[in-house]
Amino acid sequence: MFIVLYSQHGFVLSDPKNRVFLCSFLIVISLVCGAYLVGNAFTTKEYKQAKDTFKVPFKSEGKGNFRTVSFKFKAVAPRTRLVFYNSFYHTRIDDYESLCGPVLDQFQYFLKDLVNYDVKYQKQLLGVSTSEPQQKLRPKRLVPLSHTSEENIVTVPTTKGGVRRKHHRAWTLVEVMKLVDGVSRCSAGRWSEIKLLSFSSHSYRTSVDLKDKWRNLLKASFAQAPADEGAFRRAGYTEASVDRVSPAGLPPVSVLSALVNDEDGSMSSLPTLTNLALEYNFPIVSITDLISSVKKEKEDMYPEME
DNA sequence: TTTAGGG
DNA sequence: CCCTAAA
Repeated sequence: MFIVLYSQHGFVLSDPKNRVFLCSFLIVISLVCGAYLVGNAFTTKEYKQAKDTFKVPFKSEGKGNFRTVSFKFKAVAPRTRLVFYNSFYHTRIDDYESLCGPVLDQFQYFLKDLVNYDVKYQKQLLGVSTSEPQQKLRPKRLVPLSHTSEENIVTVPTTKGGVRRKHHRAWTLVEVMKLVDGVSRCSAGRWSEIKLLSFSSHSYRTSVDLKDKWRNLLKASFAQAPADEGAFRRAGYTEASVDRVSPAGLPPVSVLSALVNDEDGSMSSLPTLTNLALEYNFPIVSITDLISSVKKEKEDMYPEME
């Protein structure tokens, strides 16, 4: 069975002994639904252990490439949840309901000790198979987590030693689009208003949920940009125009046009444009301004990142 | 009650 | 997603 990964998908592992496991999976990022995909799948353990993540950088060539991945983790709780998360959705242009994403397949986990044992065992016995260890070594299949309702409540230990219930419901693409639409007409911050306008039918999404999701989307939009010089690899007009709308949570689409002179069709000079701006009272922004403004936004969001 | 932020 | 200080 394979899983098309959009938003996130979790598995629950029960191990009262909190042992160390080795996990492996296959990730395919290809032409699912005919869309070009950028993979950003990673796994994480539940909640406060979210720092313990395992990223799988993978860029699709649209040719059905895949790679296998394995990593080690410790079942720190009797119930450990493994989550595969992908923050970037893709849809068919002609069908917004069709979600596209990285494909996970052949997901399995082994008890680490048994894996080591397996290597030694096979080296020593050169393929002489005994059914006994093979039996132990058979990888376990994890039970997929229901995305829909009550089963998705997990108890989380608090710092004070108590427990609380964490109810999880994955955001659908449609919901994300409604959110983006709501923010674009009401502006961010007016969450209760957006809730009323766009989410009155979704009883489980509170205004606070909308706020949280928007914060995450914003963070994801920054994370998507290359680390070095930001998205302004060339400081080009095309890059600049697109990278202005992405942080706003809008699709990376913009209209780029040039002002030309009546006489010969040549591009208007800056002095000409400045006069025009003064006459009609519109602002002029340079690409340099855009770069520094984006840098400032990043600094405001991530003060620790220089 | 609603928001903004930290957890 | 939860919790809570502030407004």
